[in-house]
Amino acid sequence: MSRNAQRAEPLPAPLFNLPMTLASGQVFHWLPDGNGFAGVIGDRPVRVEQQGECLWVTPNDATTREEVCRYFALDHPLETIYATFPDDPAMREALAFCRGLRLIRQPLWECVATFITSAMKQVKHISQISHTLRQRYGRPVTAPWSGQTLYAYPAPEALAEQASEAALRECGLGFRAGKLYGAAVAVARGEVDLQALEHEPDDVVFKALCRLPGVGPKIAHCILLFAYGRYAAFPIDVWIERVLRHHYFPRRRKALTLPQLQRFVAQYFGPYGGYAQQYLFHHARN
DNA sequence: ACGCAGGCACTAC
DNA sequence: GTAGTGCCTGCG
Repeated sequence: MSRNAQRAEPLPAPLFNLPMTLASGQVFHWLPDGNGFAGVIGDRPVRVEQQGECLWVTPNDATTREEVCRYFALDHPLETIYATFPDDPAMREALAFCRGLRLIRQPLWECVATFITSAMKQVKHISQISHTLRQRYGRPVTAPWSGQTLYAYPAPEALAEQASEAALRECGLGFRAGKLYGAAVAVARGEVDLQALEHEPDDVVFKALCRLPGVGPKIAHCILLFAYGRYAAFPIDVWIERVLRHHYFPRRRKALTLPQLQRFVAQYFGPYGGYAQQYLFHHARN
């Protein structure tokens, strides 16, 4: 295939639902742009638009296409993953509703920071905070298709050196300001090496992440799932907890504790429990 | 009987 | 959601 022919073509994206993937509470900075979405992957401005099983990417160079493919996990074998899901009514319904929803591969720090700011917040507010942080501390990049300025997520060093807990409060973080600032400082100092953790087993990564201020079990599992590609990780928030109790432990006298639920989901949902969780989560919220 | 581990509720952030 | 506080319970 000639270079020109390839550049003119959209990315094949069978069994993919872009709007649903972007609306499922994984990432919070993409903005609607015509019939597509505009955002930043790492520090690369990108516009994506889905038409059937095709994904139109702008700019459409080889590197960007590769980044988009990786970011949206177009290589995940969804049918194979679905085959590992337990066969029960709740899971069947969620799967029917969410087909094509993919687990995005997020940059490490961006994921850590975003989820620290997400504690007890609505999607709308998380999104607003993300944009404010980007505008004030992130690197500006120009979108080649429109000339508009977009912003990369601020690096931990940028927050540690240019911001302060007080300054972050001004971004609408509330009590999360101290947590995010503390985490940025810890990562900037190398007290927690996010990159190096990629080679460690799940439990080691989990414990290391929990050392960061503002990161507890739920957020650590989100980071494991959305940034480290540990698909057995199963974040349990109030929505999922409700789903689990309702569908798997109906009218049970004494409620199960979080650790008990965590043990249950680990063995019941298996190696792609995180995928199952995301489907149950998104379905429950819609 | 006394005391420390850890399970659990409560609350400020 | 996280994290620090304080009380209750159980085993030794």
